[in-house]
Parts: sequence; C-alpha cells; structure tokens
Amino acid sequence: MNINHIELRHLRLLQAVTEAGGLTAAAERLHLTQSAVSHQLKALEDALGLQLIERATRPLGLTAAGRRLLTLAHAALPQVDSALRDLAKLKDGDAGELRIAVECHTCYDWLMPAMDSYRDVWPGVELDLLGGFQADPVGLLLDGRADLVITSETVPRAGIAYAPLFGFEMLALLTPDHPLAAKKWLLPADFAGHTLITYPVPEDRLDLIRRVLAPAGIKPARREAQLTVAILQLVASRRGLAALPAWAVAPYLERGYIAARRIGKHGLWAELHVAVREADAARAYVADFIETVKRDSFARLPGIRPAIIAP
Amino acid sequence: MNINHIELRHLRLLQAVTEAGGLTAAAERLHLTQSAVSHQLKALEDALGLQLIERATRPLGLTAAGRRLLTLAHAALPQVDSALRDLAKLKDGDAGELRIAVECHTCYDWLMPAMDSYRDVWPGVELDLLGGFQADPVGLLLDGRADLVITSETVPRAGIAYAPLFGFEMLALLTPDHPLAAKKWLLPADFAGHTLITYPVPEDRLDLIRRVLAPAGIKPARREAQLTVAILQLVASRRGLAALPAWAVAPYLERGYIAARRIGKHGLWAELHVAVREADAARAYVADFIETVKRDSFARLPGIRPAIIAP
DNA sequence: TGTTTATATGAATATCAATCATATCGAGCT
DNA sequence: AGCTCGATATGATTGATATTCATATAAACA
Repeated sequence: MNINHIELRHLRLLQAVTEAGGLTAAAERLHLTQSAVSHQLKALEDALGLQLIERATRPLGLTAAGRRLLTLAHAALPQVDSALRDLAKLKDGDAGELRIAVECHTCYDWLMPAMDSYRDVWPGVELDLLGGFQADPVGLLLDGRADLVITSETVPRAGIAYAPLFGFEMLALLTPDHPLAAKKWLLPADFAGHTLITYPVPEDRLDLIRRVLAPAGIKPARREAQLTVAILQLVASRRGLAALPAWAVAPYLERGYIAARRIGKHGLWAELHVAVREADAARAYVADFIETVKRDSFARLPGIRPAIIAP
Repeated sequence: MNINHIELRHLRLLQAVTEAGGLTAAAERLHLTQSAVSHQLKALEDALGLQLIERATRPLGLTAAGRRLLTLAHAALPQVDSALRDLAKLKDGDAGELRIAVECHTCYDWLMPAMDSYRDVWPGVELDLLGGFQADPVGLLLDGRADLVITSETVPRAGIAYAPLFGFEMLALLTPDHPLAAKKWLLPADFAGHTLITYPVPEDRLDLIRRVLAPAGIKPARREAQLTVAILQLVASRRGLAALPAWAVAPYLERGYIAARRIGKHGLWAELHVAVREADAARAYVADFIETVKRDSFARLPGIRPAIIAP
C-alpha cells in the first residue's frame, strides 16, 4: 500500500481503536474481526513508515504520528458525516415524524440527550415520545401509533425491521455492607429470601427473573417502584436487591452508599434494538436517528458493547 | 456499496472529473482507464441513490448532490494532504512533537528564551508547554502525555533516560535591613519564627524544607504565592523569608530593596535534569533540545555550574 | 506458574476495483 | 436519414487486497 492510498476507512479505524481503547474492542465496534483490525493497522503503519500506536503501554497510547492522524480524523470525519446527511436530505427530503415508544424505563436517561443532538441536525423532523407502559410496543408500529420502538426483543414479524443498538450489563444493586457484597458476583441462589425491587412491569419483561432466577426455580418477593432514584433509595435503605443497567447506576456508585455486583461470573448481558416498519427503514431521517442514538450512546454510556445477536 | 463506504478515493474522483471536465480526461489524471472511472462513478451514485453529474450537458455539469460532495472534497482533501505532509516530516526525523512538563516554577524564566532559540533551528518541531502542577511529572512520560520533563529528581525508572542540565544555588531572600542580613550565611535555626514564602507546591518539593529545615526539626509557617515577583514583593514588605534560585533573584538584587544570603556555609545547591523516554533519547531533535537548553542556560544564567550528581 | 486476555501473523478465501473488449449515445456533417 | 467521431456505459474477466480462519505470541492476572 502506498501513502496516497490512505482512505477514510483508515481514519475510522484509528478513531475506533483509540475510542474503544484496544484493537479487539475496536473490531467489535466496526463489525470486523480482531485480525482484520490488526492487519489493517499494520498495513497503514507500513504504508506511512511510522508507528501509530504504542504497543507496550496499557491503556494503549498513540505516538506523535498517531496523534497527528487522529487529529485529521477528528477534523475530516464529521465533515464527511455532515455531507452525507445533506445528501440524504436531498434524496428523501428533510422532514418527517418520529413517534418513539420506549420499552425500558432507564432508556430515557440516554434517549433524551440523543434526541437533543438529533434535533440539531434534523430540525424538520417532529419527535414525539409515547408515554406509559405498552404491552406490545412493536404492535404500535403495525397499527401506526408509533414510528420507532426501542426494545430488547427481536422476534421477527412481517413488515418490521430491527437494528441493533448496543449490549449492556445488568448489575445487581445492594448496600456496600450487605453480606452478599463480599462476593465478586452473585448466583441465582443468592437472591433467594431477598426482596427484588423492580419497575412496575410484568415478570417476563425482567431479564433477571426470566433468564436467571426463573430457570433456577427461585421466586423472590417483589416490590415495585416507578423511578430509578426510588429503586436506589429502597436498596440503600435495605429493603431488598435490585438489578439495573450498568450505565444507569454508574453515577450513584461513586457516592459509595450503594454497591453493584455482577450477576453470574460473566455478568448478565442484555441488548437493545430499534424496531421500525420496513417501509420506513430506508428513510434517511429514520436511519440517521438510529445512527445518532448509537454514536451518542457509545460516547456517553459506560460499560456498553456492540450488540451481538443478529437482528 | 453502502453509503457508509464512501472513501477519499471517491472524493478524489469527483474532484478530478470536475477539474478535468470529463471522465476520459479525469481517467488520465488518475492513471486509470476511462472504464474504471465510469464504473466507480456509477457505484458511487448507486450507493448514494443520487445522480452526481449531468450526463447530457457539455461541458458536463454537477447536480446539487454533486456540488455538495465536491464541497466536501474541497474541504477534506487539503486537510488530508496537510496531515500526510506532516507525517512525512515526522518520518524523516526533522519534525516531531515536544510536550514539555516543568517541575519548577522559576524554570519558565530561562525556558522560554531557550525555546525561542530552539524554534529557529527546528521549525518543524511542535513545542508545547504543559501547564499546572504535576504530582508525578516523570509519570507523564510513561503514559505518553508528555515527551520531556524538566525535574530535579533522577530516580531511575525503567524506560526513562535522564540528562543533567546544571546545578544552581538557592539563596535566601530578605530585606537589606533585616536582622539576619548581618550574617554572611543563614543557618536552619535562623528560619525559626519567620514565615516562609513559597510557590504553591507540597513541602517535599521545596529543597529548603526537605534538605535543610525538616532535618533540623524546624517547621516555619508558610505563605504561598504564584509568581516570582509576588514572592519578592512579599519579602520586600517584610512578610517573611523566601528561597529562590540565584539566577531568578539576580535582576532584583541590583535595585537594592532586597538582599540575598547563602543557606549554610557552602550554600544550598540543587540540580535540574531532563527526563525523556529512552526511546526518544536518541532522536536528533530531542538531543538537540537538551543541548540548546544547556548552552543557553550557561550563557544566560548567573551562578550556575555543571551538574555533579550522575544522572 | 498456570490461566486468561489481547495482539500478531501466515495461508486461504471472499470481495471489490480495474481492465479489456465492446456496446451505446449524442453531436456534427453531408 | 444515414454516417462518423469522440465520449460514456457496461458485461465478463482479471487482478488486487481486505477479511477471515486458525494459529502463534505476548502481556496481564491471580
């Protein structure tokens, strides 16, 4: 490869590697194998005749050359994205309506800021957030009461297209002085005899119960709370255990009056997807909403990873 | 091809086509066949779902989409070229980056002029001064946030190389009519009962305290000031004593409203060293920076001597 | 010192870009 | 109209190279 054959792909690669903090993590983000990333990075370094990243240090650092190229990436890639958005607007028009239904309570945390940055770019699109609990949110798409649903399910349905957002870890919450806090991770049996504090949704919508406790035959008592802070409050005052997404609890962990533990050795991971009508999937303002949410989430939320399950 | 697979190649193509005024001419410029240009343009248009050039007209014109993409090309390609030029310089070794962290406040006095003369010789090297107090400046080297540190310590660390700059004398400052001014040199006990005016750094970074007062069990009250002139001001108005490098006070001694005395019979001597990553030590522009600073200092600073302690 | 996790690498494969050969198109001409 | 010429388009093939797979190697952890 020649120095003049630098491509946007290489800039995207370098950006992903530095943002993800490693080749393997970057590979996931780019939907490539680790090998591809390694090869491509090496090809780039060979072409330039310069090292771009310090292999020895951890967390992996950039060389002067790497920093220069990253500066270019930061300058050029947003320009490209902006141009592509303009082209998309030329193609499909720049106005529309997005009525959004959200299945998970904690999603509002990141959805609101994502919507804000989306509004900056697509001022002509009317955003509406549907409130209240929905038994069958994807059904709302089919009978035209919503245009976009954020859900953890991906059951195939005629006329519905799914796009993956990200995977996240559910953490068990307890007080720092709780007997279970001594363990590095919790097992299903650990939940027996404790009250489980949850949002007011049916059991089959709670990953902890559906995927961990129910299979182990454990049915803890439940207590419901509407708001995230209320759940945290109840846990802190020792009324029981809870399980929330890692990103939602991160800000509270620092204070130290609450602690989080993995659920199972490798953690309990869940995923979020976007569902839209197939007819809408190709619309520029819809596709870009999904992109915006994804980009925003990866930049903002700690401890998330690309979704694994194919949509 | 997907819309996200836009590459610089496509921007270069569009630019060539518009500048050359046709596909055939553009092909020549790009050292491609006319067929390749046609294929690539079509692939690009298909990916975007938009026409980019008006085929019918002659001389061939751009569509709105084409103009938007050409705008992007005009913005992005020069940035890329500029980055590539910088990288080429980095490669040849006549360019680089020196992010400099300085441990001692007074060092700025001589560092600035030294940097000025260095810049004349190495215009391709980007000089950056890291601001703020650093708890572990040499650590900045290891995690890649600095490239060169000016420090008084030389604790050996893996991957770090030290080079001596010079030794200098710390002088105690007082008013000419101060009772202690009668002495030729001051002893630790002389500081008892006086306020010590210092830069805002921890005690163990102050040679006077660490090497003279603390061993003698003397803990004077401290008062902090940010700037050298502020310290002198406070001394002159009899708020306490201070200790500064000889070179830093020399210009003020002449005025006569402040006096300086040795600390101990033979004076309190300290040394300054440069720390760099071993990997960087051999680079010409790094080695020459150290040489320049040294030469400049010996030429400019009164009362300094070569460093004695082996690095 | 084993065990896990991250990165590197050679060979095989898959993907995509460039070429060759040829078709199509449009403008100017008689 | 029919013809010609220069430019662009297109299908099939070749060539290049990005990606993967299967490992090896290296670093971190306990």
